[in-house]
Amino acid sequence: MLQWFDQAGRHDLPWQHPRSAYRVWLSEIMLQQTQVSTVIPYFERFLAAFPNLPDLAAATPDQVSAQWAGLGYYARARNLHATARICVEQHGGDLPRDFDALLALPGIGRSTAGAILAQAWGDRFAILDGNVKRVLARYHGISGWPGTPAVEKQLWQQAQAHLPDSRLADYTQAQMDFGATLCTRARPACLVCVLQSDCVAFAQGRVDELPTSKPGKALPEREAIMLWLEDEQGRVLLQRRPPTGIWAGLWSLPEASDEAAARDWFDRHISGDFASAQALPDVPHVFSHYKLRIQPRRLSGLRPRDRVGEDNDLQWLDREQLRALGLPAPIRKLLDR
DNA sequence: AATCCGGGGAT
DNA sequence: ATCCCAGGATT
Repeated sequence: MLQWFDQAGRHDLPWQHPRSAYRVWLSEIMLQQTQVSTVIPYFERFLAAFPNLPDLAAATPDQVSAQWAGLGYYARARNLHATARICVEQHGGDLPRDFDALLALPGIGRSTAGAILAQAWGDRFAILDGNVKRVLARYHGISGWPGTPAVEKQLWQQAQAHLPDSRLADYTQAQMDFGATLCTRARPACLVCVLQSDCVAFAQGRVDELPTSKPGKALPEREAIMLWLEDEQGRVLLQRRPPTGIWAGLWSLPEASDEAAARDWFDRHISGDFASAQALPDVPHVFSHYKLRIQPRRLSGLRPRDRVGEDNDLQWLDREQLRALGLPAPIRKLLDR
């Protein structure tokens, strides 16, 4: 990791030159849940307004607030200011070089305390931010959403276990750079990754599914039967959906809420034997407000009843016409198989 | 264990 | 539109 960092890490971030506890602390607070590119201009303006910790402590809440405006999570600014004043009163005007003392300050948790000690002083403490969580979850093949205590505990354990004996500031920065630029959330650069040979997720082909994403609210589940009906020329029967509701006005496969309704619809529109329909594997689809389990039924070599040809909302279409159409994604996916 | 805080980037 | 981001505090 250190070797990779020397060659490919970020060495020119504003808080790296010069490196001081105050600047590291300020950057760590600003970077909580906020991306580097967003923070940089705020960091520079803030530092110009309050060059050192006593300056910040002496400022009014309004002055601090003015510098923070636009960054979000405004409790961070209030805590920052409060911490500056505590440091002036209790720690001689600087941040304490002590884990528990840092942890006791408002706005500083376990990861930020570790980051300050490692970056400012080279002390041997682990961090666990979004980058480190992602790298460790993949490297060790740790499943489960990192927001749960059990998973977070494992990740902290690994973060602690990997700590080197020297170059802690560089190592800390290396992990974050690694996660931010190489082991990224989407499309990580596994092919050039120096950890590839030992990465469990890579070996198991699970890179894309780790770390496990946050579980969304449980969506209600509905099911629908969709009829994939082909005539003797291989044309597919499509039905225009009602003007309101899901996929309003789009062409889709004829749909029924259950098996009986499907048979009933089939017998009214098609001449053929519905009992010989082939059940294809379910196609799951997620909307914003519910999950739909599509149960496809396929029949081919059908002969349409006369009425079908006259119905404006019901049409037999060949492959080429289908491609030009604009089907709902799961329907297109189903027909493309 | 869940929820809140928040603007913004990436997809 | 959705997920996530150098998390921590509160409930």
